[in-house]
Amino acid sequence: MPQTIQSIERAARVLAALSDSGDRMGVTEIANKVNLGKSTVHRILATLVQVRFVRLDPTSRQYALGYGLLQLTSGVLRESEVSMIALPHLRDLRQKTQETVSLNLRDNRHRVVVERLDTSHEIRYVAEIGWPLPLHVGAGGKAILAFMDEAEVLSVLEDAKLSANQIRNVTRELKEIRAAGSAFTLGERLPGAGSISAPVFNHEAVAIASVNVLSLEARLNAATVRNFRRLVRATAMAVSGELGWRAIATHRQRINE
Amino acid sequence: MPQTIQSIERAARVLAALSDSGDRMGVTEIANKVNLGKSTVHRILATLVQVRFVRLDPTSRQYALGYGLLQLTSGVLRESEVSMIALPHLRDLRQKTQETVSLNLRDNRHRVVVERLDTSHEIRYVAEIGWPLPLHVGAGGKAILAFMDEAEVLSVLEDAKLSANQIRNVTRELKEIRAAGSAFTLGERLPGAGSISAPVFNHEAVAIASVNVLSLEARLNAATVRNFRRLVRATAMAVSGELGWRAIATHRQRINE
DNA sequence: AACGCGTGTTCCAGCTAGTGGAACAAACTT
DNA sequence: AAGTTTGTTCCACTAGCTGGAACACGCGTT
Repeated sequence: MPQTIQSIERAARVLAALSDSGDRMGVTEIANKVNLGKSTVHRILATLVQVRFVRLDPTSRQYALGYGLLQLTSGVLRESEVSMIALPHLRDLRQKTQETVSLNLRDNRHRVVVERLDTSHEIRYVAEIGWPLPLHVGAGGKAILAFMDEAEVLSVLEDAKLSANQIRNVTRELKEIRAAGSAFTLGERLPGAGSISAPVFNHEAVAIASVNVLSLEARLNAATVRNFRRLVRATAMAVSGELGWRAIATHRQRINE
Repeated sequence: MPQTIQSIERAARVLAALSDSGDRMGVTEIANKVNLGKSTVHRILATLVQVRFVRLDPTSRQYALGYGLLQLTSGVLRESEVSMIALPHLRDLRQKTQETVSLNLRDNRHRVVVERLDTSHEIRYVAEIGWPLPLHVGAGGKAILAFMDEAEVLSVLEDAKLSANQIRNVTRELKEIRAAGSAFTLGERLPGAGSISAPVFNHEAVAIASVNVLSLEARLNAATVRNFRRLVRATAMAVSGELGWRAIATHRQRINE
C-alpha cells in the first residue's frame, strides 16, 4: 500500500484470471472476471501480448498465458540457489523413501512448493506448485515455523486469525517439532495423507525452507515414520550444510552477531 | 503498435532485467539497466512485490523474481494440452534413444522449448527453456517451418533478413524435410551437436510443435540417425494422434473445409 | 441473403493517476 | 564521525490512462 501502480496491479489480476481458469478466454469474459471495462482489459491484453506474457490465438481471438512467462520462471529457480542445491538430495530422498518428496520455500509469511518429485513420475509442475500456503498448516509449514523467532510466530498465527486456544495448541506442537528436529502431520492439509518435514537453514541459521515427504496414512506405521523422520532430517541437513550452515549453534541458542 | 500501456511494458522490462541478470539487484542497479528514474522503478517494484512477481529481501534490500510467477507458469503448461499429452511419449523417446529430448512449441513466428528431458538427469527448467528461437535455425524449428504455408514461410524468412540465396537453400532443405518427414541438422545452433526433429500436428493438420532429439555429432553415424528419425517420427505422430490429427491428408493436400 | 446479436476493436474528451526531480533517511565505507 | 552510496518519500505537473460510446467483424438465425 505504499506507492503503487494500478495498471500493473490490474495486469497482474488479468494474468491471475487467465491462470486459474486454466483455459483460454475472450476479452469480455476476462473483463467481467476482473471487473474492468472491455476497452481497458483490451489495452492491458495488447500490452501483455507484446511482452509475450500472454498469447493471442488469432483465429479464435482468445487469450491464454504466453511462453514469455517460462523465461521468467527459469530465472526464479536459477536465482534461488536453494532449489538448485536441493534437487539432487531430493532425488536421493525419493529413491530411499519411494514416496513423493518436495521442497517448500518460505515466502514472507507463507510457504511455497517450488520443487516436487512424484513417486512414480518424474518432476512435474503440478497444480499446487507456486501457490502460497499458510505456514501453520501441514508439516512442511510447521517445520519452518518451529524455527522462527517467537514474536514472529505469534504475529503469523494472529494474522491467520487463530483463537487463543488454537495458538496454544500450535505453540506446543512447535515445541515438539523443535525437540524432534522434524515435523509430522496426518491429514492436516490433504485428508488421508501424512507428511514428514525437516527445516533447511541458511548460513545465518534461519529456517528458509523445508524438505518434505508425502505419504498415505495407511502406509505410515510407527517404524516408517521414525525412518522417514531420520531420512528427511538428513536430507535437510545436507542441504543446509551446502548453504553454509554450520551446526555449531542449535536453534535455541541463535548466534547474535 | 496498437493501444498499449507503458507502465506495464516497463514492469515487464524490470522483470526481464531481473531475469537475465539471474541474481538479485538493487533499485538503482535496475533503474540504470532499464533506463528509468529510481523513484519510478521503486514504485514498479513495490507493485510487483505486492502481486508476488518479485520478492524483496528486507535485510539486503535487494529484489529478485518472486514465487508468484511459478503459479502462472503451471498455468501456461496446463493450458497447453500439447505438453501434457507429449510428456509420457517424450519419456519413452528418451528411454529408447538415451539422449536429451525436448518439445518445441510454435509461438507466432518463433519456437519455444517448453519441455526438456535431459539424458542423465530428470526434467529440468534449464537456461534455454522459454526463450524464443527462430524457426529457420535448428532441426526443431525447421521441422515446423517445413509444414507451414508457403507464403508464411517466405514471410518468416524475409523477416529474418535472409538473402535470396539463403532463402533458396532453406527452401530446398524444407522440401527434403517434407519428403523425409523429419529434420536433421548438424551443429547449426550448437557447435558439435546434432539434432533430429519431427513435426506435431493438431486436429486441423497444422504443425504446432516439434519433437526433438539432441545428440553429439561424434555419436551420430548414418545408422543411428536413421534410427532416431524413425523414433522421433513415431513419437511425433503418436502425440499428433492424441491431439486429434487424422493422417488421411498428407501435408501437401491440406483439407480445405 | 439479409438481419440481428454478441463479440472484439478503436476513438476521444476528461481528468485520474503515473512521472521524475529533489529532498530525506538509512546504511555501508573510510 | 564525516562522507558516500543506496533506498525511500514528497509533490507539482501533465502525460497517459480510463471507460463510455461508436464502430467493425463474425456467427447463427430467420
